[in-house]
Formats: sequence, structure tokens, C-alpha cells
Amino acid sequence: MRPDLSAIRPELSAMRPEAPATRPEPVEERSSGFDERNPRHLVDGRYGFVPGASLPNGLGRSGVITTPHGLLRTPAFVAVGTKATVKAVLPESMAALGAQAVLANAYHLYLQPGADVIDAAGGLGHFMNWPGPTFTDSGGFQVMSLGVGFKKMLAMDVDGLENDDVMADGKTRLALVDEDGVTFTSHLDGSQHRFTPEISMQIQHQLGADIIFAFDECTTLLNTRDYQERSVARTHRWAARCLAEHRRLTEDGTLRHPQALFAVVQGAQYEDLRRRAARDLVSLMIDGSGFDGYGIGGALEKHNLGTIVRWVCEELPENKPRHLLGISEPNDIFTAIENGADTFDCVAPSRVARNAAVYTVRGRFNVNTAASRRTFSPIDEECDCYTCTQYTQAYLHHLFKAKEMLASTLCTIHNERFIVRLVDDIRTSIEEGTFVDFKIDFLARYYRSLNR
RNA sequence: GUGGGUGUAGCUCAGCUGGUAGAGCACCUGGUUGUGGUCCAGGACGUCGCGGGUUCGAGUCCCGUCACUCACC
Repeated sequence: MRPDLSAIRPELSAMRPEAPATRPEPVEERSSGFDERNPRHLVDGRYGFVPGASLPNGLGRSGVITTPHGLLRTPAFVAVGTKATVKAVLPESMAALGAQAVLANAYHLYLQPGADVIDAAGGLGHFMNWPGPTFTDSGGFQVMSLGVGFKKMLAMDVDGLENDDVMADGKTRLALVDEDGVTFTSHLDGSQHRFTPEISMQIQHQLGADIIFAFDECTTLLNTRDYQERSVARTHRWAARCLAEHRRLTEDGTLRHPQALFAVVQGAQYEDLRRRAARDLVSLMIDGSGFDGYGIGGALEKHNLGTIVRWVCEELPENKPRHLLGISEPNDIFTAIENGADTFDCVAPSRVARNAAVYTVRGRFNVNTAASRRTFSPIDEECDCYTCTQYTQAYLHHLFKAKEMLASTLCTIHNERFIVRLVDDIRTSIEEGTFVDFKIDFLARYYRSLNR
């Protein structure tokens, strides 16, 4: 049974994919209402981006991304469903809370259940029963998180060492980088595997998400400037190979539907590297066409977030969407958006929810602490989510203490809704010209009254 | 009544041949930023059943006592 989303998001329901069919499967019709509203959204027949209102600084903006499975109004928060599920939450619930898209991961799905299985299932969307737009990450981040960045225990960088030589303290490194690609050990069964830019593209084409990312190397803040420079150059060469392989596979005619490819801009905290990386990726083209959008990646110090996003976005074309990878704290969201980010994804809302942390307009707190034991009111009085309209803080406290799985479900629904609504409100404020006031008001309440 | 065992943190228990107490869980508070999901880091908590004795020093040894428990009568 597929979820009936028509009452909640008509445009999603209208774009519900058909049952798996013999490939190549015809692409379903887009909603006519959308086409009439803005025909320019149609780029290459299937995918596109059209900027909307802009902030006075010229960088922050609203817009619309069109995909074969529906549209995203930007700025947009993309929920993370690494292993083809937003942990603990039904797709119907994600749609009901206003999630516009879901991002899964090529590394995880390649290992389990295998990209061929998802291909046979009719693609990621069919497999996970999510009718809306989907993204997949390339697996590049896992090279860092499974390798040198494992468990955040980063060894000090030493001059003369390759990134390969910097590794987690006391842990087994599971990934090794070389010019051609990455060799890694499965965290599931210890088996050896290899990703190259071409393989990542092939996997992501099998997975069939609407928006896919080029295979990149994600460095850490501990790498030397010299290493960052060589890494950015390598990520650029990998991006070129991804673009070529993406083009080859697209022209094969084997795709289920058109897929958009985003390159990832690296360069750590260095302005020249970031700007050059962005410019070089923009100029990468095959037969006059380049990437469909750009990701901004890499480990970065929080206070540099806005600056780095600005450097990159100043180099990127206005007519292509920009995705900031892995960000979702409220202050980061404002910073990212005002400096030009259109979409972003993050595990935080769901991960922290499973450990009892919830967002409210008055800041974040842990619902499993004693203060909530007898609080018979919603987590956030101003929230319109399913959890806040139906359950009390005391009940959620009880569910966590009793280790009931519904605790994760209800808190994830709330946190995802909180971030989605925040981004929705930011988009509205951009379009209505009230962004700065909204930002000041929101952040003042959020960070001032942490002592509830 | 006789013989044995046990009494140490809220709970379950560690504490070797004596040097003024520990663990797990529970409890309290943080944390988690392209997810190696269900974890990490801190914190509070005991006059070691009670009373004597030996000793420089006793949760540890001795005596008494109380409680619980097992077996037997």
C-alpha cells in the first residue's frame, strides 16, 4: 500500500511514481499546475532551477528546483535517509511534516542491500516508498568519516605525511585514498571494496535519485595547506571524470529518468582554494554543458561557515542551485542561506532526536531530563507538528525512560518539522523582504532563553 | 533450638594475605552538523547492619548483637 499524500501535499501525490516496470520506464507527467505557473522551470525537459527573490546582499535567494519527482521550493532542508529510510519515521509522516526531499547515501546502499537490488526495485524512490524528490551522496564523505576522521578522533597532521597517513587514534582505518579512487573496508563485514569516480556514478545511476553528487575527497581541518591544495586538485579531476561518466551513462539511454549531477566544492578554510575550486568546477563542461548544481563540502570551523559559503557562492552561477552539505543548526541555517545556499541536508535533527534532544523556539533541550517528568504540555507550544499537537512533554519523557521506540519516532517528527518550518519561514521572509528582522527575532529567542 | 550462609551506593554485587571504599545498572547534567543509528562525556550518591575489642590503622581479624536466608531437629 502506498501512502495517500493527496490531502497533505497534492504535488507529491500527483507525482507518485508508477510501479516498477521494464526499463527504460517512461517518466511520469509533471503536475500541469506547476508548468503553467512557470514554464521556465522546464530545463532539458525534466530538471531545472529558477531563482526567485533575492536578499539585498545579492547572494541569499529563494527559488524552485524542478525534478522528475516534483519540485523543491528553496531554500529547502533535505531530510537525511542514509539507508533509504529516515530513521524511525514513516514516509507519510515525512510528507505530512512538509519534507520536500530525502537524501540517501551511495556508500551505505552499495554495501547494503546493493545498488543492483535498488535498481531492480525500481529505484530509490520506489524502494523506500518516497514519491518526492531524492538525492544521493557520492560516498566521498565516508572516505573521511570512515578513514582519517573516524569517530572525530583526528590525529595531528604532520608535515610530509599524506592524508593517507593521518588516521584516527587507536582505531582501524577503513579507507585509503589514491589518485584513482578509494579502497575501503566494509564496516559491515570487513570485505574490501573500491570506489572510483566512475563507480560512484554507476552506483548513483542505479540508485536513481533525482540529484546526485560527484565523488569528492572530504579533507579535515587538520590537513596541511599543501595537502588541501593537492586534494582540491584531485577532487577537481574526479569531478571531471564524474561528469564524463555521468554523460556517458545518460547517453546510454539506460537511465530510468534524467538525473542532475552536482559537483562538490572543497578547499577547506582557504579563500583562494575555495574560489578557485568553484571557478574551475563551473568551467568544467562537456559539449557546452556542465554540472547541474554545486555542493559545498568539507570540514569547516563554525565561525567560518558564512564566509566560506560566501566565497564559493560569489563564484557560482546564479542559475544553478547550491547545496550545503551537512548543516542544520538554526544559526548555521540563517548564515548559510544569507550567503547563498539553496538547499542543505543534515543528520542532526533525527540523530539528536533519538537521543532525546528537541528544538523549540526557545532553544534546544533534552526531554529525558527530570524537568519534563511532570510537564503535561507540548515540547514547543508554538509547534504545529503531529507530536506537539498530540503528545505531552511528560509522555515523551516517559517513552525515553522506558526505552520505547516511539520516543525516537515522535521526537524525530518534531525536530524534522521544526527545521523544515524554520526554512519555510526563512523562504517566506526572503520573498516578503523581512529576512533580517525574522533572523534577529528568531535567533534572539532561540539562543537567549536556553534556561527554560 | 542446632548448624551454615548473607548483610558494602536506589538495585545487583566486587573488594586478595588489615592501610579510612569500587563496578554495572538506575539517577542528575551536557553533547551529537554530506548517520560505522540506538551512543559519547561528565556528575551526584555509602558514618561498609549495630555495639564493643585487637591494632599506628578494621569493610577486611576477634567477641557480642540484630535482620534476612538455607538445612536439620
